[in-house]
Amino acid sequence: MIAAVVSRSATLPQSFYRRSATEVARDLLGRHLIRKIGDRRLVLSIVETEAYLGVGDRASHAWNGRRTRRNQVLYERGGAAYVYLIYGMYHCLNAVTEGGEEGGAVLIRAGEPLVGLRSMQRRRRLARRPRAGDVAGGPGKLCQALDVDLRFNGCRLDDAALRIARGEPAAADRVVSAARIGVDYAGSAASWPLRFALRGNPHVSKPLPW
DNA sequence: TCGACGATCATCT
DNA sequence: GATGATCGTCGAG
Repeated sequence: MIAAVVSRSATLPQSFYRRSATEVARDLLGRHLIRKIGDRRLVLSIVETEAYLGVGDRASHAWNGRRTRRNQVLYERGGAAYVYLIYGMYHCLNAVTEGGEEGGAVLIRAGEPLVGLRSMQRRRRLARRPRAGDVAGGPGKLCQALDVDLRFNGCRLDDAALRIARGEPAAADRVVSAARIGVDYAGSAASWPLRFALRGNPHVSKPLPW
């Protein structure tokens, strides 16, 4: 029993991320995102992700090889966190993938609270009985619940303060895919089925087509 | 329950 | 000067 718990909390190695963004996006479902604040621990099970393929993906911040101060982390080796501010008030957390040339990353869009629910509710300024998805059902909500902001940009995801652990990896038949959210500007790339979620999970950011 | 809308600012052009 | 990988609120039905 203890061995099982240890196994679930074992940090994913950096090699986990040195694969295509699409592979990593699927494989991150069911993994545990663990945030340590002081001696408190917050744990989410990842239930929704999106792959951004990098230089060849119009929806990606690395589209066409663009390099800016904001996105430079995308060109580091896989395994780092890419965090950016969106709409002036929310943050988005990504895992950088592959080896550093491609600019690929995986946006962590939603999580199911496992440990520290009350603390997350407080950070989200929620009432006593939140509905599924209120706490971390969206990239901005997730970062707010876990107190993730620009401080973590460039940090590796095996850091004590923010890491991703083995968790309960999802079986292939429990994973559904759909077009990504909020990338209408990206032409044909907008319809690529690079959004992944656990089938039927109520904590996702927006309903899936099935 | 749903669609429209505006907040707000680091970063980019 | 413009923009955005979002979210909460508000009004209509």
